[in-house]
Amino acid sequence: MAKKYWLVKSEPDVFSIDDLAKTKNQTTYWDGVRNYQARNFMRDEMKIGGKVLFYHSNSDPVGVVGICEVVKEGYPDFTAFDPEDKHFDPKSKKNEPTWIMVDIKLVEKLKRTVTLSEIKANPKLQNMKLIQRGSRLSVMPVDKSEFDEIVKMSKK
DNA sequence: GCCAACGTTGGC
DNA sequence: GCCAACGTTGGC
Repeated sequence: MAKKYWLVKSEPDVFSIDDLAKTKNQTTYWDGVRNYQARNFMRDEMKIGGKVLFYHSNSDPVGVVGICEVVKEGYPDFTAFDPEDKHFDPKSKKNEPTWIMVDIKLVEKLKRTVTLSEIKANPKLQNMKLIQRGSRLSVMPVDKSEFDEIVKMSKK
């Protein structure tokens, strides 16, 4: 069954929520994911209309900064075919692409960042993959209750 | 910049 | 198939 709520990580030095806001149609392709688990989520389960928490990693502060929506379902990540691209992967063939991406569109920037430390401190959010030991997934499913809780926290 | 945790690679 | 070495992620 397709899941409806997600969290994606981005390093704001590379691509931030403000960069997304400035992008045409506030829509971007989510390229460069080179992890099979994350790839499988995008390929199999991220459906149009799915809601996505946009998370800033390697930043100050670290945390959830916005809400997006899936507007295009899994298709080949063409950056894997380009030898000049940072995410080039010679193993990925055009007729049999290894890597997949989706398009996401900005819905809203949160009024404030919901920080990682707040998430860790919230008893309702203890099951999030995000805070599980050593979790390095850059695309992960989130429960509706967790999604709603984070949005609620951003309004306080 | 450090380093723990993780995924991938490659020798055997 | 095992596992050491290596590269990457990402919080601090």
